[in-house]
Amino acid sequence: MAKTAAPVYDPQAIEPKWRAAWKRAGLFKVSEDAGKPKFYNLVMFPYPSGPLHMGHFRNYVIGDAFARYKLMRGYNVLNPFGWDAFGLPAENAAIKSGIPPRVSTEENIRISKHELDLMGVMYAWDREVTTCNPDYYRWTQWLFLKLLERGLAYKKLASVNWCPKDNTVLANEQIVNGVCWRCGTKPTKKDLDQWFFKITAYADRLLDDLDRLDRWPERVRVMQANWIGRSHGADLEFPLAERPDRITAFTTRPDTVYGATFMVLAPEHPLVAALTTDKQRAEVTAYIEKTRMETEIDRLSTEHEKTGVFTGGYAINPFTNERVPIWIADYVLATYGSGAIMGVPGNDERDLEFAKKFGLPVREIVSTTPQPTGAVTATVLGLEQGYAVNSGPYSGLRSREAFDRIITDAENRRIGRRTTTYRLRDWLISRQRYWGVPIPVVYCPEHGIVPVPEADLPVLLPPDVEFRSDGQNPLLYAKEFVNTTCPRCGKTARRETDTMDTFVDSSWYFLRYSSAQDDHEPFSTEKANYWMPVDQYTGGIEHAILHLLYSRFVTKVLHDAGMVAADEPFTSLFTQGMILRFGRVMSKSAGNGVTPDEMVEKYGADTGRVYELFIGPPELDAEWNDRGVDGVARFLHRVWRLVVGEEDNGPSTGTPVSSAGLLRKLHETIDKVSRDVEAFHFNTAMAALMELSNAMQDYIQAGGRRDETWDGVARDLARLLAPFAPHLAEELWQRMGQEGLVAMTPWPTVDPGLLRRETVTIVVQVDGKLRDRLEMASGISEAEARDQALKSPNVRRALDSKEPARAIFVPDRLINLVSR
RNA sequence: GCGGGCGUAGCCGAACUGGUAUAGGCGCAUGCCUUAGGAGCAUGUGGGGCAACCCGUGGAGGUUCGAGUCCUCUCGCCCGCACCA
Repeated sequence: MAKTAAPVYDPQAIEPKWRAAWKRAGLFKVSEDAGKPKFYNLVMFPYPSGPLHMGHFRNYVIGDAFARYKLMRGYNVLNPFGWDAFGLPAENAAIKSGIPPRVSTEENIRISKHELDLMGVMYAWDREVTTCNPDYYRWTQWLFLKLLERGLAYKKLASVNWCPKDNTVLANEQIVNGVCWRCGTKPTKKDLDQWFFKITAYADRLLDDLDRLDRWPERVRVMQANWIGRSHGADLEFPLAERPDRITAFTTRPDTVYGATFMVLAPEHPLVAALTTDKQRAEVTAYIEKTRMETEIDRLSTEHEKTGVFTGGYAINPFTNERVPIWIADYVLATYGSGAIMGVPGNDERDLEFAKKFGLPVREIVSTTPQPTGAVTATVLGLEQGYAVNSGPYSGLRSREAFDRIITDAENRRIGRRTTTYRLRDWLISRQRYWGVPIPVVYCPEHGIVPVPEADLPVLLPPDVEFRSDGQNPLLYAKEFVNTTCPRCGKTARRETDTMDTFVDSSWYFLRYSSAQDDHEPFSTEKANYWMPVDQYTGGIEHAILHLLYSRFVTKVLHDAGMVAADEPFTSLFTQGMILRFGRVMSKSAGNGVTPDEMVEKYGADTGRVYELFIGPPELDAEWNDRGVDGVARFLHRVWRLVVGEEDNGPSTGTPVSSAGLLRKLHETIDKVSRDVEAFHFNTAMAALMELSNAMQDYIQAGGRRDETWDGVARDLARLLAPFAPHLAEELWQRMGQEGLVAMTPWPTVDPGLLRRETVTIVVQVDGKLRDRLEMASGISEAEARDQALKSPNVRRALDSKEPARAIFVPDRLINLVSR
């Protein structure tokens, strides 16, 4: 049989053409349009670190596919991109190579942009945002001034985490597993005068509003809730036995105060020096010295055995009036609560361990019954579990009741109050580095800290600075930069040389996209209110706390300032898993990356895209498999041959498919793919498309012709493929003689009438066990189904001539005959 | 330790509210076509059994006509937090 010389699928030949066509058509060029539902689709913008690999692309492919899908569904889709372009790697590279950060950053952006384009990932590039450009960071400085104005930015001397490798301080959130999130170095402590954002002022709202984020992954919400770590309890005051001072101890269990047989202060507590007796002084001083040398990790390790020293001082337990010894120990943190605790070994594991080690008295003050059991167990009883015992007038009360009454009594006696504490600390934003946003303040000998007036922004980062190999901030030596005048009095003043944490840059970029080219304001409230909140945000789980918490905070601040109506930035969050290869995360340093250039050269961009969607559930890590890529390439080649290929595909051996059956398969596929994409189940959506193409192949091979039905199915297949394999879809669309871009045609709709079947397979069970499958008319009644089922030899054998006592009937699915 | 999640073919993984377990892909086997093929196409592919059937979703119980799905216990793995009073 003569075969038509049909063209072969040649991705490299067709792909560039369609990218140019999308650009000409302005695929994602949008403006505010009240006539259409808006959809703000966002992927986390990257730090431009150079060439991308297919591991990075999982995020972009998902985002691009989703944006294209929403576009076809008729939404006004905002789909922007940008660069989180300030940061240490560029500066460290400058120290090594002498290439200025701006130069290497711009080069990296150029490369990354080319690769995104190569993969057919399209954005509203007219809204591109680059955080290291003055037209962006000017507004980051504006944001700083806004926080300053609202009393949410302040400077204080603090013992901060210092990364000796990166030569800068770290926020609490930026210490991951006890080491620097960036370089893995153990941080040390330093006392420095630093800028903070008062995120703790928003702790309650950041915690409570998590409940509204019902389209966020549960684990991210849990992580944020734990991070904020709100505890309800009381501050109780313990007067010192020998001095007029008092020690405030925060406790979540004021109901156990009758068991407070000692007190423990953090070694850094201000009263330690005063209450240490001469006899104990040497020992106490030595202990303080020792803890000072310890790193945070050593100190916080659970394995760490309890240590501590008696100060020689005593306090009075205000409820028992007993003298209780005051110790210092490193398990009490100066930075949490009041830096002092009441030691209740009777209902606290840590205190019990401490008491055992140092022979301090242990008293039973919580029991499972209203009466003491006479024994102290290591089990801690929760507030809702026990009764207060051996607790004076409170004995016999439920713990919760005792909790409330003791607080009330403490308040009346003015020795305590109900309090809430948080694990969350204020956000330390100062960085002693060059490649970041200069903090826009000036130090005047007369006026102290003076903010740079808004009109004078941006405070420009000087381009020509000397990068020193000792890692010192080059701004310290940039005389032109440092030496300035006071905006208030005009006298000689010194400019702040710290720059901002790059997480400040990324805490508001999603607002800037709404007004990326605006040079009068950071963003237009009107435009931001049209687009915000982000409807779908997609990115890596590594930002579960840092970036997402900061962004929520900044959004709430700007909401309070009346600048944006949204008070949560991201309605729906999706965190995709990482791509592994040879068992390790794909990365430049591991040398296991597959580059987009390799992919495009060998298979074409569409194969790479579909493979990344098909590789597995997008929220889970997935192992890259070169054979799997081959399988996807086969699928796309098959689609090509079906639509563009020769009439005759071989002998009629396939499973027969009727044209009604083919149409039904099409509509089942439309239904499945639509629902899967909405739910981010891209892997099963790809599987459904493969099934459709398999059915189409069966149809042709069983003698089906390329008739009108076929053409309709092929057209819809092109539309269904358009978000995922966009180049191939366009080429097929054009070759089928269709006008315009398939990317801009409507998504196919399901015709429920075509989903209906004439007959259905009814599963016949006897006593719950599968005995037969019978084709029956759809919508068959229970009685008829039962009659037919009873005719089945398999069923009769299983029933063993018994009459079924009853039947369970699930229409169009199953009949279960129960013989008992 | 606390919190979140997960255990399904040789491998990656499907299975909406309990209702045909294993869709789709990889791999493998056989065949077709090829000078050739890490190409293409077709068929098959959980285990046992000649068969009727039996067994099978980490393990053990339970609820139910019916459990991968719900409940209890248990084992293993991953992630987060980790002396936060």
